[in-house]
Amino acid sequence: MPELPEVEITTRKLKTLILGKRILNFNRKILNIERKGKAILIYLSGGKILGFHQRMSGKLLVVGRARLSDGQGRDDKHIRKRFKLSDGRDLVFHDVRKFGVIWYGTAKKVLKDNYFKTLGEDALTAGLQSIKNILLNRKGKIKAFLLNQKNLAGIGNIMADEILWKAKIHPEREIKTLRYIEVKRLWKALKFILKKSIKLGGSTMRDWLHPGGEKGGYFKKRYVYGREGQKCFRCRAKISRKKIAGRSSYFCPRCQVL
DNA sequence: CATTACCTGCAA
DNA sequence: TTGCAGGTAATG
Repeated sequence: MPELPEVEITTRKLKTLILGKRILNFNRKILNIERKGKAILIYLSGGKILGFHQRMSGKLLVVGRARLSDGQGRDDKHIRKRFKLSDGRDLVFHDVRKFGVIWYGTAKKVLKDNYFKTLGEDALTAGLQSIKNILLNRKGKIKAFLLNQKNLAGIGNIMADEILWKAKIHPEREIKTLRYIEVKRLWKALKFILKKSIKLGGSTMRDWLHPGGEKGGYFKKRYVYGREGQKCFRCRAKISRKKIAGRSSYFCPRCQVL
């Protein structure tokens, strides 16, 4: 589920909660935590990395020992892994759909996973010039481009639709037909939407929570995703929904130019 | 390129 | 019962 803003929030919150603590399972100290695309890397003493990708339904929670158990000492059935921390709390990976990924090993080994090796430039920090370069000579639809982590890292289905609505570009627009002014709008929209979502604590559509259990506030403020049949906030036309690049896509058929 | 598979829960 | 869900890798 989580996209760049949710993974960024998770990383920031984890830093305040567990940085400097030890993970008793490995008897290693937590030295640093960072986001790479939609993955979270926890750097441990001894050159090891504990990494997570939450995929569709995963969340990382910092809880007391007893929380998320059923009272008989058994874990909630959706807890994939529980790491004991030196402060008496647990770092828990909760993942209903089981698509999530956990890595553990030397930094060298973990980072040579294909996900990291092929990851594109981070969407949050990419400049206009690099977005122009990455788009250059690419073919296909813009939405598929945004969803492919090898182009820009971090954008997912909700952010892609929100960004394209903000930039007034139709999700099925062919990349090669984009004009400079539109690429610039895309870049500005990308920064705006991602930053706005981070500021609001990310999107909680159903599963995802901050490590402390709080919900994200962006989903309630979204512009277009999941608003099929409702009025476009810019032009009042009815929002359409269509399967594009294999995903449900929401857009305004009037003000997003094809 | 587009479609399928992975897996579980929930709403229509 | 069907369809759908913040993702990605594996297939045609």
